[in-house]
Parts: sequence; C-alpha cells; structure tokens
Amino acid sequence: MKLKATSEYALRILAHMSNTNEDSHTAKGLSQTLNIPYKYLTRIMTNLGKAGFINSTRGKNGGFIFAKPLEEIKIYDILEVMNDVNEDVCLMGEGLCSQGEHCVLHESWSKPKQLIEEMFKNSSLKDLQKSAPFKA
Amino acid sequence: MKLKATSEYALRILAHMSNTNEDSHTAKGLSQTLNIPYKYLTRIMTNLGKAGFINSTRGKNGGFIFAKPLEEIKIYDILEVMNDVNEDVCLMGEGLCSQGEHCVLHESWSKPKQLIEEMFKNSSLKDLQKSAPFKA
DNA sequence: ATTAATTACTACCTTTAAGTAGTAATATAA
DNA sequence: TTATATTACTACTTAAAGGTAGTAATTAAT
Ligand code: SF4
Ligand code: SF4
Repeated sequence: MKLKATSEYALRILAHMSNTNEDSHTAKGLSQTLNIPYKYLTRIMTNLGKAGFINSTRGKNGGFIFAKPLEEIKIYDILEVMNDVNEDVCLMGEGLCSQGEHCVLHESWSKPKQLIEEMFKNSSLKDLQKSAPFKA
Repeated sequence: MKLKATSEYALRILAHMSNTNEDSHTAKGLSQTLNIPYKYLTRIMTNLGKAGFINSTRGKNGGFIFAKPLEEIKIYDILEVMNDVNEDVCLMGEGLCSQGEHCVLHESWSKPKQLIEEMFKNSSLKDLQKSAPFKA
C-alpha cells in the first residue's frame, strides 16, 4: 500500500512549499532540500503548473509559487494529476464480482480504502501546512 | 490503492481453487475460467508451487492442488510471495519524517493501511472459500 | 547588449512489471 | 512404445514508471 514515487514527490514538494514562508522556490533548491532528482522534479513542477496548482516564472530570480489558496488544493487533486487514484477496485481485479453477493473480505478491503480516499478528498495543503515534520 | 496485477491474479486463482471441489485444476482451465493469460498464469503457478501453497503434477491428468490446509495460507503470505507488501510507508516517501512529530495526515493514512494489513494477516483462503462471488 | 539564472521542451535511457514464444520434462493412456 | 496432455524452464518482447541529457525560451541584473 503505497503511492507511486511521482505522487510522493509531488506531495513532498507541495507540503514543503506550504511549510516555508519563502515566497518563491527554485527547482534547484527543492531538488536539494527534498532529495528529488533535479530533472525529474522539473517535469513534475511543469505538471503541477499545468494543473493550476502553482505558477512559475523563468529567468533570474524565477521559481515557483502557489497559484491559489492552499485550502483549494486537495490531496486528492494532486494524486489525480499524478494519475494515481484507483477507486472501487476489487482486491482480486476489476469487474470480477457478480452484483449482490460479496466475499467475506470485501468490507475489510473497501472500507479502509474508502477512509483513505475520503481523507484525500477532504484534506488540503492547508492541513499539511506547518505540520509536515520533514527531516530535511 | 490497488494490488499489482500479479497479486490479483494469484488471489483469483487460489480463491477460485478453494471455491470448487474439483481436486485438480489445470493451467488451461484456470486461464480460461479466470481470464488470465495462459503463459503468465503458468509462471504464477510455478511460483505458488515454490512457495509451498500448491503441488503440481505434470503429464496427462496433471494439474494443481493445494499443498496444505486452506487456513494455513494467509492472504498476506500470498502477497508476500508476489512481492507486494509495503508496510510503514509514509505517504510522502520513506524515512522522511523526523521521529516524534507527526503530520496531521499521518493517522488517517496509516490507520486504515494497518487495518488492511491486519486483515491480510488474519484471513486465509479458508475465509474466502465458498464466499468469492466470481462471475466466471 | 551580454551574461547568468532560471523554467520548458523534446528526446532518450533504465528498470520493473506484464505478457509471449518455444521447448524440455514428465506422466498417462492407448 | 508412441501419442497426448500436461507442468517447468529459458529467453524474449512490450508497456509503463522512473530517471537523464541537451537545448531552447525567458527573465533580470550588470
Ligand atoms: S466481494 Fe470480494 S471478490 Fe467481490 S468485489 Fe468485493 S473483494 Fe472483490
Ligand atoms: S507524519 Fe506525515 S510526513 Fe511523517 S511519516 Fe507520517 S505521513 Fe509521513
């Protein structure tokens, strides 16, 4: 049970950005601070920009800043952009189950999954702000 | 939140085997019934055999049968063999968090994860027997 | 203008999971 | 003993995720 690397990176980046009061962050700085490969990070940043979470300015003194209030960026939205959401998946595959009957594991699998999904939908970067205790 | 295809296949196969009272199942039959690519399935079966879950006999009338009582085959064991367990992973990566403090999402992420893991550890194929309502 | 610092884009490389192909080994039955 | 039905093994191919390299575009400072 694990998000993909790209999602973890995105969350780390955005959580860290929301954590600090610097108004602008450079790819270089984020890469070093958060230990994420520079080139890979820049691609993620571009995607986060296209998704409307952050704005970027190029050139000297350039960097990234949030494009909207932190409470409007839900964790779920981030995972969606990273192509990392899988709702309603049977633990044995997809579309396997005949409707009506459920195997004994169904609830124990789908309930906790739903809890996590709800959490992702209900929490925003605002919630993470000042609360992500990174080492770096 | 999703197991890898190989794990899903393995669960489907074993759940189905435990579901039917045929004493032996062939790769061909399982492949057709469960809609799993034949060649891929045979490799999975070999692994399940090496893991000690099933026995195989080759040649005419050959096939696969369980190697031990269903209650001794835990879901978790199957996922372990399929290399699909990830305990104690932070939602932002690994080894990131400074000890002692936790971010606001930690519990909402790790608690449900733990529930699922416990379920995997506590339930066996015996539990799935006669309870997996497959279409096929 | 020139230079330096930055993001954006395009294309490639590597690794891992998923899937396929061919053949060898084994067991049964005719 | 030959044919047939099966699993086991080895090697390849494909697809997707993760990661790298080089260069173009943009901005600001000098
Ligand atoms: S009931 Fe069991 S087999 Fe059916 S969808 Fe739920 S987990 Fe899958
Ligand atoms: S507290 Fe938050 S950042 Fe730290 S390990 Fe838990 S989920 Fe990750």
